[in-house]
Amino acid sequence: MRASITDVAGRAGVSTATVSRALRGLPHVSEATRERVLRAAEELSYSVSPHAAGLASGRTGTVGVVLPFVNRWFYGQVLAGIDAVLRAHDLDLLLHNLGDARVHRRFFTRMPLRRRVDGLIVLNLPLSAPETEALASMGVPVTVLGSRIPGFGGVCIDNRAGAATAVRHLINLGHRRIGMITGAPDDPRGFATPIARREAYRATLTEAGIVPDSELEARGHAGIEEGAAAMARLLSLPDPPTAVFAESDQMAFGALRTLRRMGLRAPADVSVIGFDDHETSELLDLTTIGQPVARQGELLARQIIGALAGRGEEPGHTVVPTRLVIRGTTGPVRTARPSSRRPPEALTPP
Amino acid sequence: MRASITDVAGRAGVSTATVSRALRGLPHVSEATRERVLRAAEELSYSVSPHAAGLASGRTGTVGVVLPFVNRWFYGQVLAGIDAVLRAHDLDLLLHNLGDARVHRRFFTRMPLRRRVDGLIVLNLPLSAPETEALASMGVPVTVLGSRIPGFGGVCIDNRAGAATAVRHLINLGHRRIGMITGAPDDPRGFATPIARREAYRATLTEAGIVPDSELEARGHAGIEEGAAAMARLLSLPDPPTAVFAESDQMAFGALRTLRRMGLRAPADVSVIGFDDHETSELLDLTTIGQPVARQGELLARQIIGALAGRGEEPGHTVVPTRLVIRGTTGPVRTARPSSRRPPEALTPP
DNA sequence: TTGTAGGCGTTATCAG
DNA sequence: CTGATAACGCCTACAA
Repeated sequence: MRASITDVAGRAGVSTATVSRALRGLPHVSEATRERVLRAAEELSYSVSPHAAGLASGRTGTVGVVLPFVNRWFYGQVLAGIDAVLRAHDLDLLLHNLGDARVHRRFFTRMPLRRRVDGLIVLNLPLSAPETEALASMGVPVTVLGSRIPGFGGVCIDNRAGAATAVRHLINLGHRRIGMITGAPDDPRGFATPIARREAYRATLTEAGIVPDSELEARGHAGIEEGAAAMARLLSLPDPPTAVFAESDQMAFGALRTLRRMGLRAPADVSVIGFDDHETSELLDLTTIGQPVARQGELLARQIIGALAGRGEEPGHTVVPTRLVIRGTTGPVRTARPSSRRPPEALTPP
Repeated sequence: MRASITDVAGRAGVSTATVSRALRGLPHVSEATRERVLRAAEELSYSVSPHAAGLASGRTGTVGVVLPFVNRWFYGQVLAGIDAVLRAHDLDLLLHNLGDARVHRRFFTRMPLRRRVDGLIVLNLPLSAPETEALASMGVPVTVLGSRIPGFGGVCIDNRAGAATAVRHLINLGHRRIGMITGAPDDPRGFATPIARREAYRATLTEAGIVPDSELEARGHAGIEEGAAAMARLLSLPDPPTAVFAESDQMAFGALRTLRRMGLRAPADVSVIGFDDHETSELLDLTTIGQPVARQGELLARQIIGALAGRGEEPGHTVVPTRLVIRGTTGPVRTARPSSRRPPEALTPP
């Protein structure tokens, strides 16, 4: 059987209360006693039972992370950031992947993390009012990535600003016919990011005196394949765009693949800009809007830790900056503007 | 205050024991009683305290996952596989990232997961004898990815076979001067994968009557940058390789980047083959050795679940197959074999 | 089928 | 500075 606090107490010749204090580094324990306790614990290779400790103290030493995907670059980076900070504070990380909408619903009806965590980090999940309410009812600090919710801490980027910068970059290069490859702004769950980026796209065009053309918005779910298909659709238009803003780098990758397969090149034939600065983007020389991903994870974890230690102040909200990363897939619009019926030779590689 | 089992018992007019049984779906509870209990619990929005339950039962309902990186494609995929299976069995997933060697050491001296988990999944970590011992002493089923350890369950691919296939593919294409970009076979921790792949590389060359040339082994730590640097070194040799086997797709990406920057092309100038079938590999048209990554995660989780339910049989070990994925970066060796001093025109793009 | 009661291993509150 | 001791919330023989 595993040694318990009573065993340690016996061996050290003190009470269990003293063992508890000594082991947790609390004050009011003489150095000599502490020494003795530590040695006894060592000799018995004692370790506290998290359950017993949790039951008695009400704390769990665990932070929950809820996210929609574990197998995407973005979330891996965020997770790494969170993990680093949590680890430094000796907090465990309980991962809860919400995959599809069914699991998502189930999570909010059953609240499986209730009483399991001291704090909760929610990554990029759209939260309905009752869902927000449910989280709040857990009675632990909550911090969310990607949206601003009263009562919760938060970290996000300014999607509108980032998308606007992307589109403006294209406009500055002389493009007027600018398409967008958009993720799933129509997903019933209502993810905020696709919506914000698309709206900024439209608004920026309008500001520049360009009338948004809904034909130039190609939709698909996030993913390389979907990005590729979307680009194919854009290119098949009678008057295709000369530049394309993809909602994410992943979708931009697909777009680039389509271009290459059709014998076209970026930016010679079509300029392409993405969003995220994915690790592969540099490799593909993709112009994009960069955001500090792991950093956001760190900030989220820090907020939770602050709230845990904190004096119940209203949780803060941090907006982290994005930046335009100019690489090789965007360039000036062709000076010889193609007619609406693009000459066939433009479709073959130079 | 949160409702406890006593409250539910009171409201349902039964004892706490009955509540416990009813809620866990145990037999020997009349349908009527169960109904009543369920309703009472619902009305009080009761949820069991995992701590109290754990303390009393000794079970945690949690499986620990220990891994060296969270922010790499490979581990994200594995994690997704694990998560799917665990979730289906209502088990929580406690993530423990071991990052650098310091954290790694600390983990094994303090055993922070002791008593926190019902089972443990270890991903690709090299385990010394005492470390293995320490894990075994946790008294829960352990399953490891990437190595075979007596007493533990395991899942792995045949790295030697995979690497041999890669090298043989190059040999079949007529290459004789074949380089390898290798990860960190010299890491003091002794990761198994790099070692196995490098040894298979050498052995396969030897079998084909080619004498391995240590000059053709370029080392670096895993990563795109390192792969790029390694390729640069290979190309600067007086007699550079005509084909290169990269330990991982990531490193192969770096290699491709170097080629492109130097105005060379694969496979026209140098053939490149990787290992993993990373999601980006298709995009880059990289020939590679594919392995079912998420699948391995599922298998690991299933092993743990089997052990949890199991009758203490010796845990099994599963080897999953790899396969050669031929894409566009490998091709026949140039028939006009370049002299050891490669003509400068070959260095400019066609 | 249901109830009783002891115990799980700590923490925290009081005294001393 | 240290020691009793009452929670903490649930599970599980055992008894009824």
